[in-house]
Amino acid sequence: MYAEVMSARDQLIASTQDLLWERGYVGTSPKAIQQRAGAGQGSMYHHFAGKADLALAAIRQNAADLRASAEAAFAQGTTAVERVSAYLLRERDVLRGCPVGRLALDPEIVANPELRAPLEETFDWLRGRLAEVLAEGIANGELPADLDPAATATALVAVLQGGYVLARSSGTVEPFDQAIRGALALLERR
Amino acid sequence: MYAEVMSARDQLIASTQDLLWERGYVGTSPKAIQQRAGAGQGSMYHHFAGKADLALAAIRQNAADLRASAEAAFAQGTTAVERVSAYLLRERDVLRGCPVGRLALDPEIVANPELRAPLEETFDWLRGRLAEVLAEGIANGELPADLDPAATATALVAVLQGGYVLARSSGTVEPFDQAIRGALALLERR
DNA sequence: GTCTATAATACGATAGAC
DNA sequence: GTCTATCGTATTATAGAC
Repeated sequence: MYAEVMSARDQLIASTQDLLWERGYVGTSPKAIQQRAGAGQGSMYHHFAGKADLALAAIRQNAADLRASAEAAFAQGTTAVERVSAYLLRERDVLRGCPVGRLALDPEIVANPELRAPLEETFDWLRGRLAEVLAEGIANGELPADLDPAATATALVAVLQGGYVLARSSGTVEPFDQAIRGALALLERR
Repeated sequence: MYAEVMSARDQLIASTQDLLWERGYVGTSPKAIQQRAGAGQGSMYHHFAGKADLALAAIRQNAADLRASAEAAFAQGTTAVERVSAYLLRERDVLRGCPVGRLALDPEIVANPELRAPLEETFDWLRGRLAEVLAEGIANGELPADLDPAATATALVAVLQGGYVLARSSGTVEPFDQAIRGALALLERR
């Protein structure tokens, strides 16, 4: 993906992805998007119907990117705990937060079913994928039989999303790391 | 606290608390605050230096309110697990999210040390308070000796904050409840 | 496809009357 | 203390030329 060969349309989507991540939907203006993309208003309104339409394309791309990188992490390790750990401990720009989860706090995203749908689908997929890995661990005796895969998976995803909140509140990565460590310790010793 | 006897100043703070919770700092305009408070611009700029000054008063009040209601929950129950559960399971307006954690995703809050400070203090206090309760449980043999109280406490606070994110993404309370259930199951069976 | 011009409204704040 | 008037800028588009 070379910036020089990206079409104006793709540049606009990429810039919107960045700005939604950084400032959310409410805090992102079409003007800021255009400036970052190096495109004018005419270009933007030619390719997209407006702010919401462009945001939809960017959110879908953010969701697809997250899914791809999560899938890559799950492929690492052999045991269930190793694969879960690989996902939880993978490199992240913690203080930047999650590009998808971040949008769940935005009132105009949540109020718009079309804009919210990619968030719901992404987290449903992630929780399901993690639950599968945990279920494998239960099936082969690595994890206890009374562990609820779905509830545990949801708790682990929540630890991640909440870890971002605590890290940004404190201005450091420390609470994020501690939350992950605490959650993994609870899981591993069961 | 009767609305009829609240001063214009207190009305402005209360309205700002609501709007920050709902729309964040970036998404909240002085005009909206004034309208909700039933106060004019003159009144607002008489009592506060500007948007940031008013937001600081509202954020501090949000933090104080959260702390008070958390302390009330911790007072319930006798065993450590009961007290932790009482806090995690207390009634919440889940789809509204956390009035304090919500602000951690706002770029202008995080960029302003004065506005971020109440967030950091609130979560430091909450993690410490939870860690104390867990440490008591370890001391009296209710919880295993190898449990790290601080890391576990941070993980539990993260589950809450992340639960809000998942609930708002899905449009239902279900993922929040499931995350809490999953986390408590991991803690109780250790 | 992209440009510039224009529009109606909102933002965040200040000024000065009352 | 609160009011209205005003300010300069930003927002989210639309219109029409190129």
